[in-house]
Amino acid sequence: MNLPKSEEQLMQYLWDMEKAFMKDLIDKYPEPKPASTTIATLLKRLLDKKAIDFKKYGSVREYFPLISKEAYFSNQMNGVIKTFFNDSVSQFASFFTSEENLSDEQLKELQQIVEQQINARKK
Amino acid sequence: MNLPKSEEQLMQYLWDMEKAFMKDLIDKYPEPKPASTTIATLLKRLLDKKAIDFKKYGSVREYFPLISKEAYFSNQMNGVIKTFFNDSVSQFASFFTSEENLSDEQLKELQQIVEQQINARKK
DNA sequence: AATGTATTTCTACAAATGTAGAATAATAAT
DNA sequence: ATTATTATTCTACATTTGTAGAAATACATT
Repeated sequence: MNLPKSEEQLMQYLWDMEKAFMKDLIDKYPEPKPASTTIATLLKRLLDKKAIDFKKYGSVREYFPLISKEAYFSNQMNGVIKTFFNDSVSQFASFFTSEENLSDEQLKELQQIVEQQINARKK
Repeated sequence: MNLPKSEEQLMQYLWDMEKAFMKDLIDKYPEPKPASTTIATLLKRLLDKKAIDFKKYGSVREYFPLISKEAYFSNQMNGVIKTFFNDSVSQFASFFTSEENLSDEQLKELQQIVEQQINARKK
């Protein structure tokens, strides 16, 4: 699943909120907000693509994601890594840490994160 | 600079080769190759966008990237991180290490990479 | 009941993208 | 020279994407 920017943006809001009525989504958009029909169109398209679904409360729809942010994101990353890094995660990691302008603190954080991961698996 | 998939793919080949004649690019594409005019169109569009340029050898053009893979990629990643991780690199790193199905070896590699980075900076 | 507000579906349309044929120019091979 | 091959430009066209107005519904309020 590869969504266009505008739909991805909407999904992002939905992932953050877990579920939402259109109203909530409109609220999320920063000024200048797109026309409500624009958002409606995006919702429609996402429904068609089965990226989201809704539950009806009376006649009101509460939308929710059908694909998880995790799955979607992971998929995106794999694409990037495949395209840019010859399918090598470590090549990516190397590039990332050296080029992405991480601050010293961020690097340290990353170090801890990695360590935690390693420990978490050892058990 | 945000290129559509097809152009990104072409750039990818060009980055790998550093510079290339159309012929070389066509070679790079896996079967079934797109029509040569399709590739020509992409080259044209990339020229228009000033993503690439060429040097003429007689009447033959040798194309080369004007934007580096590093810059382009870094830009992409920042977008992803902004959209998906609230602009937090460490949030991204955390997610990445835990969700991206890294093997134990890859995690260890990553650990080393991070360490190297940290040491490299301590200078 | 009448009106304002929110939601949804339809329709529309420009711009971007993916893909490639036709025509042409240039080069290489016979 | 003639022909086959390669590269380039133009033109074309179906899809996809970004955006939103018009119309129809449903619901909330006065």
